[in-house]
Amino acid sequence: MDTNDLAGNVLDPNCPSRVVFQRIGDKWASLVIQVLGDGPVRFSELRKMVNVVTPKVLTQTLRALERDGLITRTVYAQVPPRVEYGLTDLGESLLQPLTLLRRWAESHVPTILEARDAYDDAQDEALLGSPN
Amino acid sequence: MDTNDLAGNVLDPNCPSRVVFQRIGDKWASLVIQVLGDGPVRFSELRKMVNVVTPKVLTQTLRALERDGLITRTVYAQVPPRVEYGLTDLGESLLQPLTLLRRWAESHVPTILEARDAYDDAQDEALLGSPN
DNA sequence: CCGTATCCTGCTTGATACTG
DNA sequence: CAGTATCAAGCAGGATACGG
Repeated sequence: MDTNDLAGNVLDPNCPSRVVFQRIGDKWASLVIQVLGDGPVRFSELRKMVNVVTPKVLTQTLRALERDGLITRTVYAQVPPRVEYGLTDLGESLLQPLTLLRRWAESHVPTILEARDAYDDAQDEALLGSPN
Repeated sequence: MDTNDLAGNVLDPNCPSRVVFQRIGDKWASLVIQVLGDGPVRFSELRKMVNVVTPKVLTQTLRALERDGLITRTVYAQVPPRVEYGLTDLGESLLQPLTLLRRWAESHVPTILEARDAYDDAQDEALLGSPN
């Protein structure tokens, strides 16, 4: 039944849909996904590209994404070891909404920053006006 | 200059673009925005719709969104007090990418959940296979 | 090279109680 | 009605060091 209980879904913080939003908001997950959009990357490469994240945190991020079926982890039986991460089809399909969001972000962030300044200034003035 | 340093931007966790991603991932912010998409709502209504969030947390969320210029806060000088929250133009413009993301979420969440089960099962078996 | 183990800190979330 | 104040708890993120 395709009732419009979509709204009801979104409002429920326990709704599984929220796992996606949480991934997006995750500090590294969305970055990793977008990096992998250009093709498979090794662990150490990923570390460098994603601006020196500690191995523990990167591993956590990667495992979570792998568990969600968004990325693949391929181990090559070599010495020294070599592990490559890449997007699954599911992961690739996320690329588009992600890119759209990124474009929105990049074009509107200046406005947001201005709004913040204005808001903070207004707060300061209000405090000066009634210090007591 | 519209070089393709977009990639460079995304990889920088300090890039202001990330504030948007953080709002999306915020537990309540994206919910509030989508609720307000249907028109202005009062504080108490918001509390009920968004599944009993504590007033403190809701206020925090609302203030942050207001500071970012995404929502407006209108106080009606009445007794009892009445405060309505609504989307700004900026906030409305966020609705579209947000909806797209939500649609992706709702259509792919089952797959993600399956992937998780499969992953967890594989982990369990691996542990059973080599308990030592 | 690719991680894991341990410890630690700050922020987010929440419960509870109170005010204009 | 629409918040604020205070306190407490959990957990994501990180520094550092070590292992396969």
